[in-house]
Amino acid sequence: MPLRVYNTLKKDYEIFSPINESQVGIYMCGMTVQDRPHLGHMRTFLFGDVLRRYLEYKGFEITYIQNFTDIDDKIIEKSRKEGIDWRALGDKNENEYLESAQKLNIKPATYYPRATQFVEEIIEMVQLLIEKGFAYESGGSVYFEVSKFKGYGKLSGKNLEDLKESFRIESDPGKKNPFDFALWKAQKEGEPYWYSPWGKGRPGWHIECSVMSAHFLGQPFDIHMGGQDLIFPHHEDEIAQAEAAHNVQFVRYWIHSAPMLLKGEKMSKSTGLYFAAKELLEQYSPESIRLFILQKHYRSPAEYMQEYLDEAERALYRIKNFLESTPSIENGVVNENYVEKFQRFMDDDLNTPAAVSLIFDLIREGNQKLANGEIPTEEKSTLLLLLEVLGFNISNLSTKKPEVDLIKELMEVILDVRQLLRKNKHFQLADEIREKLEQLGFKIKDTKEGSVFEF
RNA sequence: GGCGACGUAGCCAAGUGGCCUAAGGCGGCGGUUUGCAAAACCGCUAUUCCCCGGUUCGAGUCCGGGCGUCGCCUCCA
Repeated sequence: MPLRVYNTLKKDYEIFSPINESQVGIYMCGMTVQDRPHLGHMRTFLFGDVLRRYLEYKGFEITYIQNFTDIDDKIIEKSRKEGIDWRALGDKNENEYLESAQKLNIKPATYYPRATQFVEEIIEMVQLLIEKGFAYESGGSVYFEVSKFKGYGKLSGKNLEDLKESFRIESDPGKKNPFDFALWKAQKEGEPYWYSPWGKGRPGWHIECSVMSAHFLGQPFDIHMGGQDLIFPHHEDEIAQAEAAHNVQFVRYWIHSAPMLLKGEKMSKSTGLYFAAKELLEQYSPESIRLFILQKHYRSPAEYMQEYLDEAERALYRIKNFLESTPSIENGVVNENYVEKFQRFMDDDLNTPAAVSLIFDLIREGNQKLANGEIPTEEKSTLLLLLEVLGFNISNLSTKKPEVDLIKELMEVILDVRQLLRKNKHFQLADEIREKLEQLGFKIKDTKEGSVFEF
């Protein structure tokens, strides 16, 4: 069965068919590392992870590129304000992203290119655009001349006339047209810089993605993903420069995920309205966050409230409970009926909420079998397959604590009881417990502060 | 102002012309289990899909209008 996805470029569903038969290139527009990753980012990247896993499940080999844009106005501004080096700021946020992604069981990208590693190639591309007449230099900066690229607006559905009317921001005096965008920015006093044919400066936003995606995946490549908020201007501009420079289509399928909302507003770094991924992961299990996100379709804006994660946590508990109440199995036979439904839902523009509903259907059927004294091996092995493809970390889906923790907690209980016995002068029983524990290898010491043990 | 998305049970949320007398989760209610509880499990929980018209043999699903919410229009995942 073919996968059908919504392609922003066509504003319609399309059957996905990659350039190469068995190999798919995906470019996920990653973070500009000016700030900490929040739940909204995680929604986008977690969805990318599910698309990737599903394509892998369907037998494709995936090259997955996710960039870090590590030089830009905001990074410079913010590092100044915080009084730290711009590279240190970027590294910090990048690491925080990587740690959160790992906890969320998001598969690592094949490569994580950074803008600053591609300055040479960026300069080459800017030169090419000048040579081809699509870009011009002005005061040490280089701008892409939007009116020269006739397809401008094809992704976002905007046209230059409409844009002119809606123009709200004061234009840079060096630009011919207010919508011309910087390919290269001249250095201002005290800013980081690289040498270029136009003097000291740094890459503009947008150009790094065109360069790095083509570097790893070629042009055209299959899938470019990111948040809907990147459609304009970021992705529109990527298309313009890439297609102007190389004269071939840039990307075949553009897949955009909807924003995470908080109190009815988009969760955003700039408004300060966001929940950092790191803190959320300290409060909630990664699987409950994944479940919460997958229970909504990726193209619908999703409101965030703490109680939604509480709900997901409770729902997750049902999954854990079922997995634990059934014997472990290996290579069990799966229920083809369920697998077929699962594929049908996922093939329909990644309908993860429908796919997740199958998880609970399986659990209900499995529990019914358990109640009748049967062992639901088929339900369990099917469930494990679905959980795997949806990216749940199966080994985390256990309510069982690590044994070390468990032993400590058990000992605490035993020692508390024993303390009570000693207090009430039941020394014989207390001593007996101590001896029995010693036989098991636990050495008990009764100190003034209470009892401690060694193992 | 321009472009776009959406409005389904108490809440979250699938469903895009007939298997919908509308999935799934949370909550609520009833039951099984239990010394009692908790937990767990099972069952029930929208005659109806924002409102008003229209198309059609047939509409939550298509079209027009209205009301409301949200996103984008060079900070953005």
